[in-house]
Amino acid sequence: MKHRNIRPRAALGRNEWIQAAIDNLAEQGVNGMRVEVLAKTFGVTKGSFYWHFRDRNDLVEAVLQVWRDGRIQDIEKQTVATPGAEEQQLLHLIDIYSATRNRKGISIELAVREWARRDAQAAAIVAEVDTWRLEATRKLFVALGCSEEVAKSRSLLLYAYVFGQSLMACENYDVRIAEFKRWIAELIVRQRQEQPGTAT
Amino acid sequence: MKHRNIRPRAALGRNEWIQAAIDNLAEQGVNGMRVEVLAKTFGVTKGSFYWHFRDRNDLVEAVLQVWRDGRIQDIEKQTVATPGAEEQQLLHLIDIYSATRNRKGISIELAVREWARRDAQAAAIVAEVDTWRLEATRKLFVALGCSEEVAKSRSLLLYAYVFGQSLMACENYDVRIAEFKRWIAELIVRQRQEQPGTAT
DNA sequence: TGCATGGCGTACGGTACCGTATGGAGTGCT
DNA sequence: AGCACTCCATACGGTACCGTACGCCATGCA
Repeated sequence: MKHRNIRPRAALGRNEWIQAAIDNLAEQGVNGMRVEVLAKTFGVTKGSFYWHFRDRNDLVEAVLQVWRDGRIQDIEKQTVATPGAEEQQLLHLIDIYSATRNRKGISIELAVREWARRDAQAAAIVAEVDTWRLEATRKLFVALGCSEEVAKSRSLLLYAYVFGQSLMACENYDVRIAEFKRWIAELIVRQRQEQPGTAT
Repeated sequence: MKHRNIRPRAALGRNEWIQAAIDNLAEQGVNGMRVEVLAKTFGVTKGSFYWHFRDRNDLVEAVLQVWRDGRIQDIEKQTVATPGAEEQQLLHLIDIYSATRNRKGISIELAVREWARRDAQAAAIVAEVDTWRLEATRKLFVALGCSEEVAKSRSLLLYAYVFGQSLMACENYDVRIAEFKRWIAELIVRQRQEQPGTAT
């Protein structure tokens, strides 16, 4: 188990460490991003880590940047306005964030948010991403004819719902759960004319 | 700092340790429930802890039981059916779980759920509590005239929304945020006649 | 062939935590 | 006074982790 490792010394740079950190973040939470733990997944020691990173916080910052950039790219891809298809886009968006699919993405999302509750760095990044997301769906709702207020409200509801849904263990609630979720998605997306302030 | 402590040896039993553990859980997450950390908050050493608890898991189990029992009691208090006032009860329920009030309760809620994603013990308790919650609101929706399916769907939406909302940093999204949240609450609670399956 | 540098291992000191063993001070009971 | 019991302190060994110091070896380049 000395030198001449199984791994052919293949390209171990910052990016590989960052990706492994994100994976461990998803699986084990914030304290899965431990230096020696990550090193073990590569079969190296932390001597390598401290070659590529100044310290642990250096990695942590890189992870947040990479996550943010990836999120923003995804948001743009998923919400480009296709006139006439906005409703389908919104429904598709809800489906993407659905707990039953995209498990890893959801895991990362929750882990980052959990992290953000006690770390200002992470909180700032999450706020940034949330702003992009809400803004993107707001535009779609407006394209569907919603007022600004309704569009913002529905955007909030949409994201709060998808994130909250992934927090709940509702698989055993009812066998028709998939049907219910479709109905909920319709409720969130479908257009109505009420405006904030008219209801008391 | 030896004996003759400032604390007059006042009643330090299991309950005090459990309560402190819940407080730390809310503030610092799962790994705030450390034996030596908790001991420091009481100004004692862990010698005391291991007098009252077999080991750390003994505390952990107690915390989960206490949390579950408290939740179930709250659910029953908050959802006793008052014929004619179901809508107000549901709106009030959403308000209770709103992020702007009840910060500590929300913190505990999120910390336990975060914990449950990687711990089977916690997951079982959360599932139990979720079942109680969903069942309680389902009854209220049914009392409002909803079908079983709609009642279950709206219950899911309600809780997913309130939990998800507390995950998001949307205070700076719009100054009218409180107004938006009221509108969302109305949308979730107000009755309509669609049923799952009728929308495609 | 020499040697500079990249990439990593080894070893160390330090912190934070779990759990155990043991002792000691106080209190009540007899 | 003697004893048992409660509650806590002290001290220890063990693990996991951070960060640093330093050394080894392979490769590329002169």
